[in-house]
Amino acid sequence: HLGRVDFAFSLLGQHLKLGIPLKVIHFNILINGLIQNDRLDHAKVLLDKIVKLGFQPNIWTYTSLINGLSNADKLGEAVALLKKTEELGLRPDVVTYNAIIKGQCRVGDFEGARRLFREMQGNNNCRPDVTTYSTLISGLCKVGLFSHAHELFSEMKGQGILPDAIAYNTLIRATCMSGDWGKVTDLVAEMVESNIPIKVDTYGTLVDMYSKHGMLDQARDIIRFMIERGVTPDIITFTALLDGYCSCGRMGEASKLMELMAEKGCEPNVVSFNSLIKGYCKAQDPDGALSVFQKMVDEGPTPDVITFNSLVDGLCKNNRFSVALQFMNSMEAHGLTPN
RNA sequence: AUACCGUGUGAUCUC
Repeated sequence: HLGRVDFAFSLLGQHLKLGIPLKVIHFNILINGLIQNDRLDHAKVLLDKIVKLGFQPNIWTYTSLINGLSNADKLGEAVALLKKTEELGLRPDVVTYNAIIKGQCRVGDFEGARRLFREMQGNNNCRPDVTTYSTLISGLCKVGLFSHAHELFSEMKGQGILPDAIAYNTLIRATCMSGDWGKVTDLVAEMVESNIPIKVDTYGTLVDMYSKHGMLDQARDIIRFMIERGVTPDIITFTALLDGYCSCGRMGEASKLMELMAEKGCEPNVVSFNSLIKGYCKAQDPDGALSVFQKMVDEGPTPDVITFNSLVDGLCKNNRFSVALQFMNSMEAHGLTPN
């Protein structure tokens, strides 16, 4: 998780040298670490090696790999590996299927997702669970199929599966995107009735959705409300509102919010600063955007590709083409490549 | 017996 996979490998080597017995879960952790660090090919090689060493990979091992393939949009390979686990006599479980379904939804393969979903329904070993439904609902929401999302949510409840906070958050987002604010209120009430505590991620969803609809007073009120209720807004929640102000070029309110964040001990991150750059450009104050950039270089957070994209885009929209080009050309000096 | 490894939700660019 710290990106120190090589160190993890050397620890494993020391265990081997000392004759400490290793189990498959130790390899599972390594394989998963490689995948989290975008080294899918190394993970595949490691799997082959551990088989040759005489270890028996279990379904967790394969599910890690399948998840990595799925996240890399290699869904054909992921499904092939799923079939292979069955041939090996392993039982893919609900986690295995959910990992693939998420990828299929992301690339828009709802046919494939539906096929696996049906397969799960016919298999006692891996019935769809609340995660399966949330994955599908989120996928449908991302392509704007809100009514399908609602239907699936009802279907889930009909199956006797109790929605958890994440399932509600997912559906709340879908409901906000269709602009049905009354229904949003109902869903939050339903969470309360079901004894599901409303936490920072639910509030954050509401703040973001109100902000994206230009309902900035409502978004601000949600933040006030959560503070009253003793829930501390996090950087994601604050930045959602900040971006609302920036998207409208309301930089006075954006600055006030930055002050409130400082007061609450919430450090703005690169996302917050990128949003400010966009905002100053939107407010036709490219010099303001340049000062934000300069502050990032001097004091952090370190600019990323999106910082430059926002700045270049914003400068162009203010007819500052040659400065925009200079910034684009300076990316390499900051260790970045234009995308 | 318990605990440790794999899946789902919220923020920034490309109008």
